Amino acid sequence: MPAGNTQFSIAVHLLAGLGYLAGQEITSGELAASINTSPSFVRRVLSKLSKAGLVRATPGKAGACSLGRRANDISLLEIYKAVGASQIFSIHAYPVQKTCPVSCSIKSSLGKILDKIEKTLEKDLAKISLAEVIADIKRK
Amino acid sequence: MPAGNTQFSIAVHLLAGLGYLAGQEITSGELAASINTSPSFVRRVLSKLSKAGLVRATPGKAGACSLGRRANDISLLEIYKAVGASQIFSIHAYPVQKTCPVSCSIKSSLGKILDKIEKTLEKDLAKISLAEVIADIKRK
DNA sequence: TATAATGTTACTGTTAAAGTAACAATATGC
DNA sequence: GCATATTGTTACTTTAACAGTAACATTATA
Repeated sequence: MPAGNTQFSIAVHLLAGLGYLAGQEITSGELAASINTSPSFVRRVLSKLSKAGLVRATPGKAGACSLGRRANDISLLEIYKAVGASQIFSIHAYPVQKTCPVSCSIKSSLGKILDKIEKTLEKDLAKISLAEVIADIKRK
Repeated sequence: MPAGNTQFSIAVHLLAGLGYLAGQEITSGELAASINTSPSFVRRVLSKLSKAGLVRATPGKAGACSLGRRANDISLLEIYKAVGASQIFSIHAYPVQKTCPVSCSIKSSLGKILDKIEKTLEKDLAKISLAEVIADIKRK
């Protein structure tokens, strides 16, 4: 269980599970058991998804979770953003050395390039819907 | 400072510096001063770049570093790989819950998709050369 | 009102990476 | 040859993000 964007893959897992049930409700405890982790952690991720509207959760006794929207209308990008995945590229934050032209402009020059690449990646993520993931799971 | 692919941006910074000098040699100590960090750290990154052939370093007294290849022939992807940047997406490694179909196939289903996206990103990185970064720096 | 769920917060442990220092290897020049 | 200044490597320390956990607040149901 290393570093990285594990939360993103967990979120997809959770949502795929919810989508698999096609509207049927399920509790965070059951989901946690399915993923093999603690209910607390699942709830924390679910909470983010809930705020993003991807999950509909009803509190109180007999509360439960279900997909907040049709799986067709949920893109991987939305999931990615919902869990607040960190930036792919991060630029070092050393203080600028004024006498060095590279030091002075590397941040803006490289940043511009990386932003564009990140945008492309987001566009790719936006193209893929949760429904595709679920379909692939059902295929097996 | 925090986590992330800082080494990648540092590597680009170093290489841009070397490219900016157009063949002129420079020591790791001077580079470190320019980046505002310790020579040790710079050397560790330089060492990786050197092994990848992106930097030519001569050891011994009066040793120094220079660009190993023309900036035009160095892509950001090479730099990215040279510093051994971690995978962008990582999938959670919980044990599979055999009774859950989602748990059983999420890893392969999602993995397939993310691999494809990562490939696209690499293709984008491959398109950009160090020379472009340097040109942008000189423009200012 | 008891209960069972979500939602939130705070705490702990673990891990990866930054940062540092020390040392080995190497070549130069006297 | 020997002192020296560099690269190259290794080991250690520190730091920060995140997984993981537990406890508690909130909410609605019966």
